[in-house]
Amino acid sequence: MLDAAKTAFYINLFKGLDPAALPGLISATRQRVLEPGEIFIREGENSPRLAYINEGMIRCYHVNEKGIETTVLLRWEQQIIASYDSILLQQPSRFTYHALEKTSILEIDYNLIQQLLANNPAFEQARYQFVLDMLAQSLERIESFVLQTPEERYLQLIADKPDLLQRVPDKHLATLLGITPVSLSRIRKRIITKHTR
Amino acid sequence: MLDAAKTAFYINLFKGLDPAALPGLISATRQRVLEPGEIFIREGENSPRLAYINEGMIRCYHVNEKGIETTVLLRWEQQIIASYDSILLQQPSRFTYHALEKTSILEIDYNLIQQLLANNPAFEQARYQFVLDMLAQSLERIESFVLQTPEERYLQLIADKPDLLQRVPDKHLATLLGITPVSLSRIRKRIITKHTR
DNA sequence: CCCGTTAATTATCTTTTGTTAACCGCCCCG
DNA sequence: CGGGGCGGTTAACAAAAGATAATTAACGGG
Repeated sequence: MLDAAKTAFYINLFKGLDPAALPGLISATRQRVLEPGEIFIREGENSPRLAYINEGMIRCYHVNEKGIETTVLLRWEQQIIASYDSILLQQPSRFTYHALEKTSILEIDYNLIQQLLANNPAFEQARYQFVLDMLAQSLERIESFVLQTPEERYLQLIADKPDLLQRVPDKHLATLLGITPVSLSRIRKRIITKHTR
Repeated sequence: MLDAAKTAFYINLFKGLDPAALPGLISATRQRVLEPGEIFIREGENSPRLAYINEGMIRCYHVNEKGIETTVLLRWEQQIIASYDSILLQQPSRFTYHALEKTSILEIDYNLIQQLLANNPAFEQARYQFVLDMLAQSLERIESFVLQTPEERYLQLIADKPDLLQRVPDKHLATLLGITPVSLSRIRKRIITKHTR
């Protein structure tokens, strides 16, 4: 049952994957459930772990010298989460990643997956495509900061993923958008009065 | 002389490249010089061209319905430039890319390079690494929008690439930072008075 | 050498956001 | 059932940014 989920995951992720690689991957993949608030990667850790989110949501946030928390990234079901400090920059994470809800993940060591799938064409392809997708998403977010107002960014965010409103406190959405919770509250008010007028 | 430059470029870019692939690549690569203001990719084009900038600078900008120009990206010597709409999203470019200075580039069709280098392990590796770098850069820029004030972003930008001040009009830097030229002018003034006080 | 163009600064006013703190509602836990 | 804590809203004020326009500075071409 559990291994079936992992098998489906890998088959799906790497179409054309050499079946011989499967057992190694599966035994290296841990299924875990994070309780709300439980930490996936802590600031300062150098943890090249990669996780596929089956269900739930993980928030990546930064704490500055004054103790102010800023949400940098939100990831949810069917997405992959990892510390980009560790994996891209080989440095300790400047952020903490924790579950906002009860979150079920498939977890694997990034270096291990690289080893196991070295020279596997299906993997090369999938890995490349995956990073391309991440890049496209990132560029889109950069665009939103350059081209849109905070209000527009907010409307776009809830249009793209409406259940964020139910699942994530507004204060996290605010800092994700680059504004303060107070400001987001005012924006919400402005939107309502615009709509009902 | 010209082919030597191209050879050096490819050898450098794809360490371990199969030499047999070189002639095809070289003949597919065009060396071009863009005059200041000359357009590399025009809004609406679906042009999967990729260029390596030998010398000079290319600006990617967006024009909204009111005719307001916003700089989305600046790329300079030793960097690669392409329309991400065309290459990542297979759609016509929403942006125009043009040279700010006399700019010398090596230009090649993205699909062609993919064909020529299919199944070339050195290429897979280089391509992956390249996209990873782009992703790291993008994430860093997102961070700057979420974690920094416009003033901090400006100081960071000129610290990272000081000659932008001489090479790029402030108004382009302003919109790149997500603010208006007037606002950047005020920020510059604030910085000076802080410093001389 | 002056004119025209463009960029940058400055001024004025409006709007938005940040900051801080008060307040309210809600939920949980003792 | 009564605090406490937390999230969201609101208020009040300060700071910053946007919009618009006028002014100044820089520069190249006739």
